[in-house]
Amino acid sequence: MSEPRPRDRPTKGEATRGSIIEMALAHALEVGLEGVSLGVLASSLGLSKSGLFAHFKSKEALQLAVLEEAIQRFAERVIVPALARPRGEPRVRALLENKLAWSIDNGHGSGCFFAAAAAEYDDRPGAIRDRLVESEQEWLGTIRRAVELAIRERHFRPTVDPAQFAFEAEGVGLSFQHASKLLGDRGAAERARRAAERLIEDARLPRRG
Amino acid sequence: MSEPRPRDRPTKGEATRGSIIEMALAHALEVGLEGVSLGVLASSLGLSKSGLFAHFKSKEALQLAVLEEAIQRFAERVIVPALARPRGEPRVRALLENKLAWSIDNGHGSGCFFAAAAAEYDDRPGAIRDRLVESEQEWLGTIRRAVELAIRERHFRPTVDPAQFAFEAEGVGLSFQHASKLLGDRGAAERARRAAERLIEDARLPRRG
Amino acid sequence: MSEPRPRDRPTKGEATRGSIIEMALAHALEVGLEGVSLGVLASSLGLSKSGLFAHFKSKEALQLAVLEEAIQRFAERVIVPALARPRGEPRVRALLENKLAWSIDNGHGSGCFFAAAAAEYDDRPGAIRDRLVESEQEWLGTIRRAVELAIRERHFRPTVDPAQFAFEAEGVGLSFQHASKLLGDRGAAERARRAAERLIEDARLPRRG
Amino acid sequence: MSEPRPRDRPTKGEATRGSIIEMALAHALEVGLEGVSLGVLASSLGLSKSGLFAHFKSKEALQLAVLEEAIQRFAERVIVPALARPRGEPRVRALLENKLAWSIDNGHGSGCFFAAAAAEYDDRPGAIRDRLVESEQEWLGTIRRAVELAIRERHFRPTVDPAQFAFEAEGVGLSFQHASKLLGDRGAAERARRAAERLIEDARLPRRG
DNA sequence: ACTCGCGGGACCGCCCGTTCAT
DNA sequence: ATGAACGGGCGGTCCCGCGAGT
Repeated sequence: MSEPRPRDRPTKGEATRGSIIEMALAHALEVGLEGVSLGVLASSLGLSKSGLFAHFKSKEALQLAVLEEAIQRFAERVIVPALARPRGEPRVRALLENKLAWSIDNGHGSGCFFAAAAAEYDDRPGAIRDRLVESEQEWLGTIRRAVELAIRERHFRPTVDPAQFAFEAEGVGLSFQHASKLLGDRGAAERARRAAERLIEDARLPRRG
Repeated sequence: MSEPRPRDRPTKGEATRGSIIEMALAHALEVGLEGVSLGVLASSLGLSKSGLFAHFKSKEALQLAVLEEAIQRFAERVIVPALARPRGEPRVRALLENKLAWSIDNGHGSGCFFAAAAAEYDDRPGAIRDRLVESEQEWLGTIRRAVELAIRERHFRPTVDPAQFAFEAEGVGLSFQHASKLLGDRGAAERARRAAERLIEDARLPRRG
Repeated sequence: MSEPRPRDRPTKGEATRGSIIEMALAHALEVGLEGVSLGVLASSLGLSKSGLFAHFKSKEALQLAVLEEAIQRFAERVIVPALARPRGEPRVRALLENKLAWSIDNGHGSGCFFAAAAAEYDDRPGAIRDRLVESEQEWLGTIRRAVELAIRERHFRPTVDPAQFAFEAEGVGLSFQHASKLLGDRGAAERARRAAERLIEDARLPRRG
Repeated sequence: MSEPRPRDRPTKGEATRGSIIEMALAHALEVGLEGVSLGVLASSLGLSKSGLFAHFKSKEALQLAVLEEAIQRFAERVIVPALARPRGEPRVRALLENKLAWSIDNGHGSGCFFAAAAAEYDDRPGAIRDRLVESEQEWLGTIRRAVELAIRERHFRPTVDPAQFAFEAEGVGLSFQHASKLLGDRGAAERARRAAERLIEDARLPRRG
């Protein structure tokens, strides 16, 4: 009687699971990953609390799934397009620009999911924090590698410290979040761009003379 | 028989209130200002919940008192000593150094209270956020004014944008918090110092004959 | 193995909800509708507070449900049987008698739920009071209409004021409650009957040739 | 140094006590005698909760004092002036009129303190209820005696039942409270007057033939 | 296999009446 | 008459799990 499920089409359960995660991500962007309430989440999805809960064995598992989803999207929107750029300064620049664009528009408003999560979990041990740390270090590694390539390509000075570069690049993003979300500074994006520019400019190998 | 209370020594109530705020501040550094629970706080002070509550008419009032205390301490430990330094580059440098020292040691561990609070309240309107914004803007203003003086003293180039300087200085602090608390990077302080150094160096007027 | 639920038999949840309302009504008759405590109510039903609470989104909603239940029962026990009586004096008399019977036996003791609620909410604005006023006015309207019919049927004098009649009829009920519940007067019901009798007698059109 | 207190002038403590009772009575008229909160009461008097509490050994004692004060005022405003009227119908009429006036204006708004308290305590055993019952019965006795005198004075028919008369008189007052406070009926006072008139008229000995 | 109805237990911020030393 | 503290209770929300229904 029942239609056989075509290959690669998600089952109903998987689809529901996906929409739960999507909605949870949206909630997390407003109230934090820890602030997501199963009850509120369920009712905003039109299903019962226990029905929602059954998809995840615990709240933490849901949070981890949300985090995974965010990591996935970050890779798609920020990293992959940048890796398509030519190695060296253009790729570094693309990483910073894409990251800023990600911070400006997270799909449900403004603000970077990871910046918020980092502050939330920096003193809260557990699986979520562990995964978050892992993904952050992966991101920093991506920047470092791009900077190393830029040095090798003779776009950046050989004295540039890739890890220091990554540290300061993170600072730009975090300060953007701070200025734009907390202080409501409309010019924050422009400031972030100028800060990124200074970062790159300082690292550049002077072309001649 | 009973000792008269010496002038200027806090009454018992004031002392209790002070110790509540102190403890609340310690809790807030671990679980966030919103995460402070009156019950937990009370029992960690050996008080009854209602006994504690009586000192503040609401949880929000307690949170505001904690915030006020942190603002006060920040002024004492960061701003006042810096203003004692000669105007110009030394004062700017002192502001950044003191701020970093404050972030490294908050009295109960590591991490800057305001950086954590900023992330917590950047999407949570109310009196606490308002006060936080106010104090943040005051701090940014302090940096800006110090930079302006450094320009006037001919320590910094006249083309330096004080607001941009403050934006990037905030980034350094936030990235330090990120690297040190979340990622456990032991070299974060050194990175922050180098970032601050680059910030100042780029602003310096090259000394020429 | 498991019995399928017969049509039109309440589900378990509906049954629980019903028993909560019933118990709440019983409590309200003793301590007032506002005096009903969710905790006490839950434990007297062998439920957890949250289990009980889940059936109603707020205490006020529970109170409204209780009020609605009382209104329903009043209609069934007082109004419907009276409307089955022939119009005119018999119907008026039935209304007063049924109301008195309702006041004497409310299902959990003596006393009229509405008389108690009226006193409780006459200075407490809100949805409950609004609904209570609405139901009271409906009841007064029922009396007025029955009196008007009695006039039209030439059972009552045409000079009788239906609203005044209703006002005094209410007084009889309230005084019964007063005498019987507060003062413990065992003869209160008899006094109420005589008062109602005088009310009707005074309204009667003297039968003359 | 200290002025000797003149005889018969209340001490400061007694004056405070009096003002507490007065304020408590005002509160009770709005939220019920049980609804009076020591904290709210204290702050609306500008003194500390414990300072207030010290005047009464318990909340119940305060409530009893408030009740006593109301009884006292009722005697002064309702009973005493009526007893000054000539015995018979005039005195009965004065009793009903004064009681209605008392119900219309209780000094802080509209509504009869005793009617409200009666509903509040009709299912709440204790000293307050006992005193309330006592005072209510005294009041009913006052009406009964006035009616008996009216019979003896040949103003009322000898077949009039004084207790029944009192019962119905109470009903008039209670219905007034009901209509005026709960239903907001502006014509309630007039209805009450007409009801009282009918009560007296029905009891009157026809003057002649 | 999935979803729901129903319920539990812990905890939340808040407010109550009360006590005691000062 | 006060300030400080207490114990208990309030309505409300949280995450979670059992048993049954489709």
